Amino acid sequence: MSVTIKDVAKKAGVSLSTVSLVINRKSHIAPETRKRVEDAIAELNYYPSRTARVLASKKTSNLGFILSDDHFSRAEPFYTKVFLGAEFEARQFHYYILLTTVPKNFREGSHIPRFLLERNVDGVIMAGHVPQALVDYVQNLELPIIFIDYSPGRGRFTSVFMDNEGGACAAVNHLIQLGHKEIAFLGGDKSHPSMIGRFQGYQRALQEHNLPLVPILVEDDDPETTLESGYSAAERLFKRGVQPTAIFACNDAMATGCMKYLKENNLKIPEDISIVGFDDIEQDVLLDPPLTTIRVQKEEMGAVALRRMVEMLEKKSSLIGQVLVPVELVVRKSTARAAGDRS
Amino acid sequence: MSVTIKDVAKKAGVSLSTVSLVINRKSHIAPETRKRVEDAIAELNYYPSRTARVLASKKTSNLGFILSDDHFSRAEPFYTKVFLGAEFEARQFHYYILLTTVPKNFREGSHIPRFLLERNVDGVIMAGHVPQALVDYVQNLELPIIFIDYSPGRGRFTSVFMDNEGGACAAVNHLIQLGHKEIAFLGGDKSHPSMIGRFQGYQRALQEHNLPLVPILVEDDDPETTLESGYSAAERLFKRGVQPTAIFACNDAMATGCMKYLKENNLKIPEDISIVGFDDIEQDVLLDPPLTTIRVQKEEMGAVALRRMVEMLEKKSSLIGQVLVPVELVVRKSTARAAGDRS
DNA sequence: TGTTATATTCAAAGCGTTTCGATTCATTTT
DNA sequence: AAAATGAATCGAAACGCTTTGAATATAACA
Repeated sequence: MSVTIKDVAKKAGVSLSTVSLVINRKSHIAPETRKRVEDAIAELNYYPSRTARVLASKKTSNLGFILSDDHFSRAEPFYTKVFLGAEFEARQFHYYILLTTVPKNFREGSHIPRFLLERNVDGVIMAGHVPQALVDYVQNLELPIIFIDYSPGRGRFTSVFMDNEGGACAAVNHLIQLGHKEIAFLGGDKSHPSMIGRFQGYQRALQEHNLPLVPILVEDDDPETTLESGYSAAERLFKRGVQPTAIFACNDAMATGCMKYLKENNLKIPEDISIVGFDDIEQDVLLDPPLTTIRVQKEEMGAVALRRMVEMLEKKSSLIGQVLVPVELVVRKSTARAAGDRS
Repeated sequence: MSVTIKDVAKKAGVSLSTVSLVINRKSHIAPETRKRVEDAIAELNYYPSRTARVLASKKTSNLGFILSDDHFSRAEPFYTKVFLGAEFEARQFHYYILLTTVPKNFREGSHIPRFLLERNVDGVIMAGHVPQALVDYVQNLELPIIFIDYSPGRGRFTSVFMDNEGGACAAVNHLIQLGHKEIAFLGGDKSHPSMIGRFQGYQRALQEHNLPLVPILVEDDDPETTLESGYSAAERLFKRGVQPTAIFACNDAMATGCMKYLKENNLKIPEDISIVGFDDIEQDVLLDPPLTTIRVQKEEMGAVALRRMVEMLEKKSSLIGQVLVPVELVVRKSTARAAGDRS
């Protein structure tokens, strides 16, 4: 078997508890004793067994990470990245992350993540839309919770969001600075908080530059925000006979669909029309031209959530509320100075 | 506190050990007793504490998953998918996966994954190229190991690979069936086992159809297999004055670069020339035309590795050797019947 | 009928830590 | 000088389970 605290104690000529006290830096230990113990530890190459520790201390140093399964199984790498961000950060703090998904039709009594049943986590991070029943269940367990990109209706929680409004505002500001004045908004899924935030950012940017919000330039009736809906939204927009010199699309998928429409209708990007998206998905650089967009730091969102969780756990400071992860404008080739602008 | 085995024992009017025996389906328990215990468990909503179990049974039911960090931090989602495949599969078997990365300059004495130090895993899965020193270290711990997409030089191990040769062969067969006879091979990084396998598949397909291997149609001198190297490889190929009607690129990145070159040189895909890649990366469908390719089931590779590991752990059957995860031809728009073929 | 095998249950000894209260001894304080 | 304080260490009791060997009861066998 591997070496235990007992061996260390024997070698150092002290009791078990003294070794434990040294390891955990508690109470007063004579410097000389501490040294003896530390030497013994080094010599024996001792490392405390996590399991025994957990059992005795009632802290697991594990964190649960829960996703609704439809967020995960689909090819969408957003939450995957968020998870990985949290996972990496967890290592800094000596936590492990246990990942699981729950079906979106979760009902109490079924499907309860095993790490909850086994009392194997100190807290839970939930990303994306998760079933309310699950939230309630975890709350009953009195485990701290952090949400990412979601916040349940009732209750006071800490949530980590990306700065949708700020990002949208930055995107539109970028266009304005390039001399654009007729800037269309291409959106969809108006019920989604992120989309709402992005539209607000669009509005704010216009407002800050005293540009009017022209309703006819806003096209956001589609319930989806996919490549296809981007194409058809662009179609509806231009069929109205408007002539924007720039478009802000509420995400890169829609931007891509929109670009397709523009090309098919012989509008040159960015010469005739500039376009900027939101998300910075990997395909963006492969587009022709590469898409200017707003980069969302997905990994950072996970990392931030993790740090908050550790804070709650260790410092017991449970400052509740939202935290916004900043986003960043990435300028590529799909935006250019407005035609006829001579500023 | 939550309910323990003690409570169950009391409620069922039996001893601790009896309850434990019922839970673990060991030895003979009178059906009537078993029922009483099971009822008590259900009534109290009891679930055994994992930690206590681990401590007592010396099985952690955790598995380590190790990646070299350069495989992970880069935007390449290959290993991410493999990991997720393993993670999902692990749940079926009631294992947890603990993920970690090691620096590629790993040396014993530093950076040892915590789950190894803490004796917190029953086995280790390693994906991609991992440092030999680490492999040695894990072996010393007498932990079972499974490799994914890698196999260390010395020692006998179980490794999970994708069927590179079979996939390449299928790709080229597809071209041959479309009537192509002059099929170029675009490769790179000849030291990589995967690339070697793919070239062998190319050869095999030609051979099986009695087509000659024309050296001048093989371009694989680049040490990389990137989009850029695909472009330059195509350039070198065509500068030789050859006229292939189809190209098999050893991965999608190179295929993409190659397509760029073809378009710039006014070769229509697939009318003038067909092209097929390997990997099925997500961008493929966005290409113009969408790329015919070989789909690698990354998640399945992780799942297979996991199942093998569980087998080793639970059935003690340690059949050693390679296992090939099959790949699959995905026909899209970049391949078409050869011009002038009338079969 | 006595013996042996088998089925069922249990008590107790771990597993490797943490933690709490107790003990000892050296200082201070009054 | 007695009492109180504080530092350093330790013993023992958890933590919640598994596992083993023994005990008891029952059935099968010769």
